[in-house]
Amino acid sequence: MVDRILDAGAAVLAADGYQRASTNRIAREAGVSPGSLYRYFDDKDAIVTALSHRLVDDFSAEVTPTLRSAVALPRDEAVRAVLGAVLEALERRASLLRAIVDRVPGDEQAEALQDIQARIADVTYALVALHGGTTDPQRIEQTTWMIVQTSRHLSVRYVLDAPAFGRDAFLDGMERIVDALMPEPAGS
Amino acid sequence: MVDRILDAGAAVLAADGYQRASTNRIAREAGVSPGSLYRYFDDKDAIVTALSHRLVDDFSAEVTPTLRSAVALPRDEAVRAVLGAVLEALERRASLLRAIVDRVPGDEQAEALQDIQARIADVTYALVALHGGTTDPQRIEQTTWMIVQTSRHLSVRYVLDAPAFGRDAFLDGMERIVDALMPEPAGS
Amino acid sequence: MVDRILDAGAAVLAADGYQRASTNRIAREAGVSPGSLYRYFDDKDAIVTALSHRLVDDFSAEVTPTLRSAVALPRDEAVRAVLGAVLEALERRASLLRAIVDRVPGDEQAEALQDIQARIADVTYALVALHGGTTDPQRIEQTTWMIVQTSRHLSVRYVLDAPAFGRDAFLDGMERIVDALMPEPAGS
Amino acid sequence: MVDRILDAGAAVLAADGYQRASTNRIAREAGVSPGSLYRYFDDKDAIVTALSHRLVDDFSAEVTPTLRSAVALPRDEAVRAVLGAVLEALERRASLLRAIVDRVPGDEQAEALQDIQARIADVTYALVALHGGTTDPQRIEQTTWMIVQTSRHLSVRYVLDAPAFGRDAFLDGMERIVDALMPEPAGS
DNA sequence: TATGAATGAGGATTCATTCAT
DNA sequence: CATGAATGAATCCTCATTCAT
Repeated sequence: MVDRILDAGAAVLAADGYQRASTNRIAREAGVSPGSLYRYFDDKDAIVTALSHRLVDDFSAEVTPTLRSAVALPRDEAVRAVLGAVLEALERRASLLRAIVDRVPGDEQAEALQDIQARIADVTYALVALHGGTTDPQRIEQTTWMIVQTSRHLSVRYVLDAPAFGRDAFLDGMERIVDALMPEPAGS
Repeated sequence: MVDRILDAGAAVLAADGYQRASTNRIAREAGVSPGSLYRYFDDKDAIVTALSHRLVDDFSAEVTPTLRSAVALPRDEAVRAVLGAVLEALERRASLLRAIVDRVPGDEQAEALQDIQARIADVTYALVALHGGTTDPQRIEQTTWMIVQTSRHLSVRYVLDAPAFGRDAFLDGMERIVDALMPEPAGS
Repeated sequence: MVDRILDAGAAVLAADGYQRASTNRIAREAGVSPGSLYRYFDDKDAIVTALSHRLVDDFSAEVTPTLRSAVALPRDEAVRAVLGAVLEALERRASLLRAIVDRVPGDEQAEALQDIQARIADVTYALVALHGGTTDPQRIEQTTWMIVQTSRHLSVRYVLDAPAFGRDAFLDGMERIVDALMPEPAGS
Repeated sequence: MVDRILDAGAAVLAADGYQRASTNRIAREAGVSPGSLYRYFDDKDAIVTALSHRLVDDFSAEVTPTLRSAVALPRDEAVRAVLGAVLEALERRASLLRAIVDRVPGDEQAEALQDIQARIADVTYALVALHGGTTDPQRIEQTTWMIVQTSRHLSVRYVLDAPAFGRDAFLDGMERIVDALMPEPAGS
């Protein structure tokens, strides 16, 4: 039932945008009464938040195995494997992704995604600490920030804007950026 | 008067977000009657659009001289000069920037900024063609896209999120990314 | 509920006229929330249209039996019976009639009553063809038009303006007009 | 200047209807500032009223000569001459007539036309007293009312609805109605 | 628990009218 | 006198939310 509502929410959000997406329309689309919506969600915003969480959660579920297995790979392959998996997972969710990223104001997105953002940053921090060729915490912090920001933004925009060049070219570019920010230490 | 309304619009947008920013509230904040709003703007959206244009226009005005004089500098200095100027100009407009970037849904921003986006892309394309070490149009296109996306997003987020590291460190990172995407040709 | 709204609509229309009759006022008068109005009517205009239809529909319901039984009567009695019934039915609805006829601009009335107008004209056309002493379609058309216009206007004005002479005198006059327009054929 | 405003008022009324005809639009159409409107008219309604009066006044001016000369004619010719002149005068003002009759609620029209109505009724009363074959005041009153209502309504509708039959046929019908209501006395 | 009719505060927008220039 | 920018009350309508059934 929650899922039915969220599916409807995603559809309506994608179609009408955040402000024109009415709870009544979502309810109708879900084949549920408006009253029932409020048994499962406190708020209209709660639906959007839940939607974001669902996006993030099953995105994570899909990407995690690759992430785990990537640590065993040589660095270059690892980067490429992770970025490729991320891109694929995003593409599979393009419509929901657009509904949230393009239709919801940035600060509401940020609020809804706060915890996942933190988790991603943590993992990245660890990777940078491991591979980034520095032990200065401030330096690691900065590199983490830049990598997270860049890769998230570029991946999302690549999927949503579908620019006129292939995925390999895009991955090349991404890889180059990561390399530049996190220079492979001599003995790696 | 237009300015008074826009100032109020920025303030209310920053405080309440796009959807909760009512035209009546903007009018009150501006010390103007609700009717007067509509002498100067067709629409609530027109206010946001105008706000975006104002941001872009005087941002451009501030940055353009540096941009012009940068062509005479050696490449590294040029990149740094431009990025530095951009950052400063953005910082001076942090509050309006936040009102628009964090409070207005992405697709409405995009709509409002369509023309300026194109202009920025054009200039960058020219620079990449000149300095990017390639003549393949597809390659230039791609590099342009990645540089525009990355630098815009990172600059804006750096200003708005004020992460805990200095501007020099940030500029270093940016420079590294640009270098990685647009490798300095041998004889440059 | 629909009826409660329509009753209130009639009252407010009668009191304030078409343009000053606000939907909020109608709602308040009906003891209903403004939002509920829009569950039952698309539009402010839809209320007026529905009001017109209600008037016409139960006016028809009241008059139809007399109309049906009138065909069996000798012509003079038939005309009188019909006109008398119409007058009575109109009088019983004087206040709603006034709300619509005197308070709504003519073209909006016409729009709302388009279909009933056509039906009345059809019936009258048939009667004229039967009793009017001519088979020339153009002639029948003309006679129909004049009878419909005259009898409708006079009946309505008689009820609404209540001129200082009795119903019998009025019916005499009406009968004379009908006779003049639709001369009793010799063998009738 | 008053005329310019009234012309504009007529145009806007005809085009947009009573409620959507804004004073600002009338002013613009008249090439006059909104403020100036209020130097010449107290009110939006005052414009409509003045418009009605102007219609009536120059309609009267046009019809009066025929009316005066008609008394010398034999009765049948007189009736036809008057009705013909009225019809022509109405036709020449069809657009303003429509603007007022179809666009302004009935009771506001009545209010605006109160005095002219009275004058027409007076003249008709005199004619009926002279030619109507009765001296009973009540009878004369009634006949006057019916003739005024019928001829006014039919003439106006004939002009505005332009039904598919010629003016001669229409005048025949009207004449028959007048005859029926005001039977030619034996010695006339 | 589900329903969906009802709510009513709030929103964007209009426009008759005024008044300082 | 004319202007027209400014006004602000009022309008129609929406929609997140509630609650009796």
